[in-house]
Amino acid sequence: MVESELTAVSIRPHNVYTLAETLPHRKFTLSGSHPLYMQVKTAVLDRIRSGDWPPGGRLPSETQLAQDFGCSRLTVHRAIRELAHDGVVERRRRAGTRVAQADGVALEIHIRRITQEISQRGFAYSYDLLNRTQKIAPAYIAKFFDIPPTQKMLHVQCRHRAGERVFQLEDRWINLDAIPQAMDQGFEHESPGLWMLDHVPFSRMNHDISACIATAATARHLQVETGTAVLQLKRQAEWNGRAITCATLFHPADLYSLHPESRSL
Amino acid sequence: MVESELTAVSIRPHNVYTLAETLPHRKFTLSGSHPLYMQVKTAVLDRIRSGDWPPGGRLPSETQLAQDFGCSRLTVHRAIRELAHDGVVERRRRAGTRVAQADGVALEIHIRRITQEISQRGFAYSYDLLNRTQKIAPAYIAKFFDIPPTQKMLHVQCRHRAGERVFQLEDRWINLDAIPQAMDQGFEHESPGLWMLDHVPFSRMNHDISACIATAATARHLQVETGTAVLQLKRQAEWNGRAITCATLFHPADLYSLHPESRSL
DNA sequence: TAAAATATATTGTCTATACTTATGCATATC
DNA sequence: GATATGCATAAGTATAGACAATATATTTTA
Repeated sequence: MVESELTAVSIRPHNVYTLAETLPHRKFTLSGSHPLYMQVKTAVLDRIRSGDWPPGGRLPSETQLAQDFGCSRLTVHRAIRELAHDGVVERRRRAGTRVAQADGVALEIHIRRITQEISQRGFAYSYDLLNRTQKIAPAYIAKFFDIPPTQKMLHVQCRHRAGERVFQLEDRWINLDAIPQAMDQGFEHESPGLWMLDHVPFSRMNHDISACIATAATARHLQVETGTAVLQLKRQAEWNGRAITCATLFHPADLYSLHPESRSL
Repeated sequence: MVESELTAVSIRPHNVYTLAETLPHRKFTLSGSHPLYMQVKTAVLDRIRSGDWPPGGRLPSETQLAQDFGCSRLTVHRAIRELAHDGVVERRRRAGTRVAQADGVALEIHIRRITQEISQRGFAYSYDLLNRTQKIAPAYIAKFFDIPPTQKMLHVQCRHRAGERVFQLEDRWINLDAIPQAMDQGFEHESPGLWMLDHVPFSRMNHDISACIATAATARHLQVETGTAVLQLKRQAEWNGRAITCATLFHPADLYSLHPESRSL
């Protein structure tokens, strides 16, 4: 019988994994520490990270691992399933589980509501409305919303401040056809972004994160010099396949940067 | 007995959920469509998104849901567990499951290896090395690596091109103490970033995404005008708590932006 | 009344068992 | 040799039953 290099490695006289030793006959009394599937997960992860199971290499089957670890297959399954979800391994029926090639990095950004974002930095939050008008949207906006270019939409411009500085300039279009309630909102004291977060459901959001330099108008609103660096976040929200709103959020680059976390573990 | 507003809502004469109707006596023959736990997941999600179960509101217990759906508790458990993982709901033992407040957005960015990133855009990838020297690192770098400021490190600057344009400028420091093999690499034909991705394991990465404007030197390397917008990605990698490498990656803003996906569903 | 003990409900984990589905591999057929 | 067929294997899904952990609710006690 031909075993893969990995399977061969994993077969050892008695208990391959420290795990099995900590669980005499199991019955998940455990050492009060982590749940079993977690232990399996980290045990497998350790093997992968140590280079013991190289990228592209095959892991033992769930059944085999269950034997080695001295636990049920479902427990192993859950551990490996989560590793697969995190992109650490790839699985295919019959073909087995292989260590994923590091084809890149998966990052996760948590963008909290801006009031929190600001107060967490130790600044006082304040808000001011620059502009709120119903008007015909420019062609590219109308096209995005799939709306006849004759129909009026709501356009709001406002600012979020951290202390004295402008933290974010919000430039938003709202589809009044989809969100007629927005008509009744003045947005004098709360930004349309925050209002929508609480009052409008959405099923999908598209984002685009990029850099730009402050044009004269943008610089004036942001209270920075023309030509300074700006982090720009475009955000589009849909509800049931229908475009609800799109916004461009401008941040002075010296005030704001994104700190994503690597997934996996 | 006092039922929560939600539990009350969920109790209806016969089968609350379409699911139960599609599964007469189940035995998971299913309509060939999605697995049961997925159906439960989307059914619950639909309720939440429809506003039927508002943020902060309590969901029926797993046992209750299992009855309503006509499936086992474990199936419901898996569905809800995944929703919790995605941040849609929050769970606590005994206290039950509640719909999470929309406190913000979770985004996921997949950064593939840069060769793919470029060829996927339909450009020819090419690479050139600008600089490769061993030298004393500036104080802030030495401090980050927790290394005496007298020790030499490897500093590499190189470029990734998409067609004629410079797509990314890579400016990297490597801890030779941790990765002595890097000494043998000339990096004439492969960037240190790509080489490390394939040959060096890492346990953790920190990122920082921000905007800047091109200084004279950066602009020359990027082949853009001084003062144009640049998307800047700082990346630090660790292995077992030890800093291995840190890099700053510069992208002309007109060539590159990030397109994260919203998690959940 | 306040604190402590107890009960209870709800999620979390685990096992054993079974069936389903995809697919690599070998064999048979054309 | 090319193609079709069947088999075996490994992951995927599902169930029932059990126990664990833990917060909340209730009752008892000081």
